[in-house]
Amino acid sequence: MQISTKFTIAVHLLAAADYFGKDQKVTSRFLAASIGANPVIVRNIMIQLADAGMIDVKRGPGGITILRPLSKITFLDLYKAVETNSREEMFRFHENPNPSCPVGRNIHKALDPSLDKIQSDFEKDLASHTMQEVCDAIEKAQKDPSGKS
Amino acid sequence: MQISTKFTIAVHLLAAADYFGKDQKVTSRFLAASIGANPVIVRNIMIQLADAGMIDVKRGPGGITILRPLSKITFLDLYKAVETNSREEMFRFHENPNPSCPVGRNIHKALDPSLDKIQSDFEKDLASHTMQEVCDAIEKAQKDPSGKS
DNA sequence: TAAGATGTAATATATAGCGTTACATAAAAC
DNA sequence: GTTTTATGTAACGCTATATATTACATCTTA
Repeated sequence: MQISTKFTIAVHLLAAADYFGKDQKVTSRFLAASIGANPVIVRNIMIQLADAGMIDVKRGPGGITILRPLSKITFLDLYKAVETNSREEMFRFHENPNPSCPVGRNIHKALDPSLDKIQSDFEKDLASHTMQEVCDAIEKAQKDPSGKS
Repeated sequence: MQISTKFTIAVHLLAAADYFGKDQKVTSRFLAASIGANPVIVRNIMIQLADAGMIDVKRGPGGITILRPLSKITFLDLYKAVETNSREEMFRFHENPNPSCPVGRNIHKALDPSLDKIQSDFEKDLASHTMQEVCDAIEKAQKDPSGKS
């Protein structure tokens, strides 16, 4: 089980848009250079973040604008906006437990509540982190480069 | 991000081994019939659980034996035994952030602590559930079929 | 030695992630 | 209104993973 790079790319994208947005035009090519990924990858993520109402994407002149305060953009928002299977269950269940077996007949009833709880706890955890903390950490690391890269 | 069916199959496998183990020989074919999956799939999971020290698998006569009390087999144990990428990071990070960009240079330092915390919280959550609760729930559902399947 | 089960290799299919090229489309700027 | 600049998007290609299946080697008991 892994979360795709789209998630960290989305974080990077927003952090860069916040960091550079006041001074310069933030385009997919600019972002792709900072992120180290293909501009098309970046554009697709831009679309997903725009669909989720987090950013505005301009076509002609290019450039994106963040529409929400950073403290109101949680990791859960990004996860749901960007991750392919975020609308489905976190745990995939084998599809054909045998209904004529006492275990097969009851395994769903016995397992589902626990799995649902684990998933909802995970999502709560994601929701407790915001872009604000990431951008603050970047500013801090930039001013105080104590831990060399 | 999804956890493969191997996880729920492993739970089902152990639950069935516990339920039927006293009365009959629990073989891969028997388990495959209850689970509704191919015997080879089941055998491969049996191997992984045996490697993790949870069950003993006999070759000639066939059949498996659970080696640990159910209350000492957590979902985290199963997850680590069975899930392909369980030893790696939960969040995949884009690999080439630009070191000559202030954001690219510091994104790891800014993000990693949060991601590590989310992952370790998730694992703690997995560790808080055990096979005991699953087997208890199956026994209960079997005796009291109030919610029909 | 025969039987029954596991161990394991080889193969097949479907899906997802990531990358790349190419081109259509929109909007600003001159 | 044409040019420029970016975005929108389709079309491939490659790799990895999940799941299933067939076939056969191997082990162990009876």
